[in-house]
Amino acid sequence: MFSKACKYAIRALIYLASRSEEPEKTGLREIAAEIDSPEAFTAKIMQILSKQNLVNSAKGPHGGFFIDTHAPEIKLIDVVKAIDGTQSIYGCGLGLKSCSETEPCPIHHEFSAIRNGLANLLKEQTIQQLARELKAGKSVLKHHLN
Amino acid sequence: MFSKACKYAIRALIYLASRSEEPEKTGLREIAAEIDSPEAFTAKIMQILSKQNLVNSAKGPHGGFFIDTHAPEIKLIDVVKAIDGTQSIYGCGLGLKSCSETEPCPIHHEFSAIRNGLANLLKEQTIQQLARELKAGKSVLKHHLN
DNA sequence: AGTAATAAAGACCTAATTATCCTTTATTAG
DNA sequence: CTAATAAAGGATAATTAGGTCTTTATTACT
Ligand code: FES
Ligand code: FES
Repeated sequence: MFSKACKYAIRALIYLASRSEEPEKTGLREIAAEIDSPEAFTAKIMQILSKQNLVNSAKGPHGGFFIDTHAPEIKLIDVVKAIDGTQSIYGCGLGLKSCSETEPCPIHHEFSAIRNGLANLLKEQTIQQLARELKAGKSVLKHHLN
Repeated sequence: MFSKACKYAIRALIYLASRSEEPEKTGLREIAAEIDSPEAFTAKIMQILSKQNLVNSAKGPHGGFFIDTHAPEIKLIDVVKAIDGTQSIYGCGLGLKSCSETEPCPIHHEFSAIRNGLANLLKEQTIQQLARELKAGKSVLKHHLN
């Protein structure tokens, strides 16, 4: 569905948002530990998110990543587009060159309904909203099994 | 969503089914041409489908692939499972080790609804049914743009 | 000024997926 | 029996995704 990078990105952002009233920034190491992702790879992803202005960063001691609490909330679709591009959301389910209403693939009708449902979910849900539910203990960002 | 191999597999099977009242078998070359897929790669995929008994094959002159018209119709989910496995259908949308109702990821609730919709689609739709719509001119298996 | 902490950037590596090629085996027509 | 045909199978190449490492830039604290 989404690439691993994209999944890590969403988890990282939700974690960041979940502690964004803290004035302290959050370091890479902590993020990776809390979402159970490979540190160096997560760094790459954070770089992309930072360049796309989905997250802010500060170098140096006590530096780290943070989300601007005054900026508008981040929609999931913005994250997916930044990491995976649009093809994953709007492409044909059977791999035709494009999804087309006039030259539809055999599953177009049913599939596009589902895909639109997914796209709507991504447009409606925000990182911050999911972060609030996380803080309320309604969800988790990793499974510890050992 | 699905791997390329899986998309080719579904397209190939639909094409095969669409001409399965023809007693003649269909060669690899024709299949690949009709669904616009790389020939050798398609051969590999057909091998898998053949081993999983989703398709039959015959060697030699006038050989090729065919679908047993007396066997029960092939559900899309059987194809997806054969090529991509089950994780793509049942895994957590944010990449947690497993999708769990009791330890849900932040998007579990909304996402699993959509994923179940997709799973239902795959369970309900059959290759043969889609092939009939293809023959009725309601859909296409490739786009020619040149 | 000097040092430690931290993200940014780029080079690099590894694994999986996608794709091609070539040889072997089975089948059929003649 | 032979030649032609077509799938099966194995080896390998190319591409993409996933992941690591090293160096550089920036900042805070002494
Ligand atoms: S054409 Fe395949 S999903 Fe729309
Ligand atoms: S736990 Fe993530 S989708 Fe169910």
